[in-house]
Amino acid sequence: MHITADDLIATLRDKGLRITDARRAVCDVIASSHGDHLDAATIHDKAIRDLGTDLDLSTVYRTLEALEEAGAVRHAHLGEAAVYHLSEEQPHQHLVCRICGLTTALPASELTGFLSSVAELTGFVADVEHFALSGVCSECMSR
Amino acid sequence: MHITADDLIATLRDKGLRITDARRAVCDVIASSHGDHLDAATIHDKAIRDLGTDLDLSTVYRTLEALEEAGAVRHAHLGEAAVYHLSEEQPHQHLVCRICGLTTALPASELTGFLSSVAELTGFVADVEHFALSGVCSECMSR
DNA sequence: ATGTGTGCAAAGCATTTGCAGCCAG
DNA sequence: CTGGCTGCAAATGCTTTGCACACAT
Repeated sequence: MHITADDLIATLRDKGLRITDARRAVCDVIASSHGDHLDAATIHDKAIRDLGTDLDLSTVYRTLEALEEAGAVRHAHLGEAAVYHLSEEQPHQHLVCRICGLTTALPASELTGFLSSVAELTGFVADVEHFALSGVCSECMSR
Repeated sequence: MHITADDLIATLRDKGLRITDARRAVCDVIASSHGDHLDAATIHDKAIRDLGTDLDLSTVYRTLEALEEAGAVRHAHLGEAAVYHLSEEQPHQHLVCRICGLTTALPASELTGFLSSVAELTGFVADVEHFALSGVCSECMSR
C-alpha cells in the first residue's frame, strides 16, 4: 500500500525527532506526490501554496535529509537539482533526452538482467535510481 | 590513434576560432591526460603548473565548451564537478561507490547488450558516459 | 584594423551552515 | 524547562556572464 504522510511522520518520531509543522508539511507533500520526483524548491513551493505552511527552504533540505537517513526517502539526480521520492517506489531507470529534456522511465524488468550481470562481474551493487541515463529519445532521433 | 593537442587546435581553427595560448594549453592538457577524466579546476591547475600558462578558470570553461561544440570533447557527471574527456575514447560506464567514492569502469561488452535492448524497447539511444552508475562496490559491500 | 578572446569580478544555482530565538517534549 | 528545530542570512562549490581591454587574424 501507499506510504502516507503519517507513516513518514511516524518514521521521524521513531528516530527520536520532534514533529513540527514544517516537517509535517514536507511529509505531506512527498506522500501526496506519489510517483512524482520533486526537487527541494518544488516541495517548498507546494508546502506554502497547497498547505499554507510557511517554512524555509533550508528546513525542507534538513527534513529531507532526516527522511533519507531514516530510509523513507531517496534522492536522484535527473538534471540540475536533486529530486526526492519515496523509497518504496519500484526501481526504475530514468531516461532523460538531452535534446528535448523529456524524461521517460525504463521498466524494471529490463534492468534486472543488466544489473545482476554487473553485480556478477564486478561485485558492484548499482543503484539505478540515483542517476538518470542521458541520451536522445526516439522522437528527437528521427529529426 | 591518439588525438593530439594539435588535432584539437585544428578542430578549433576549423570552427573559425582563433588560436591563443590559453586554448593551446587546455588542448594540451586534455590531449595528454589521455584516458583520465579531468574537471575544469584540474585542467586549470595543470595548465598553470605543468605548462606555465596563466589562464583564467572561466577561459577553461569557455574553451571546453568550444571543444565540446566541435564534438572533440565530451563531459560527464561522476560526482560534484563535471569531468571532461576526449570523445574518441571508447564508451565505458563508470561505477562510483557511494561509500568509499572509488570509481571503477564497466567493460563495454556488458553495456552493449543492455543498451541495444533499451534502444529496441524504447527507441532511446543512451549515452552511458554522461552519468555514472551509483552504488556500492564489492569492498564496501562486504563490510 | 576589428571583433574575438581574455582576465577580472560579480552574479547564478543548488545546497549547506552558523546563529540566536522559539517551541515540542 | 531545555535542547532540538526553525528562519534568516551568509557562505559554499561549481559554473556562467558582463565588461573593458588585449591580441589573433
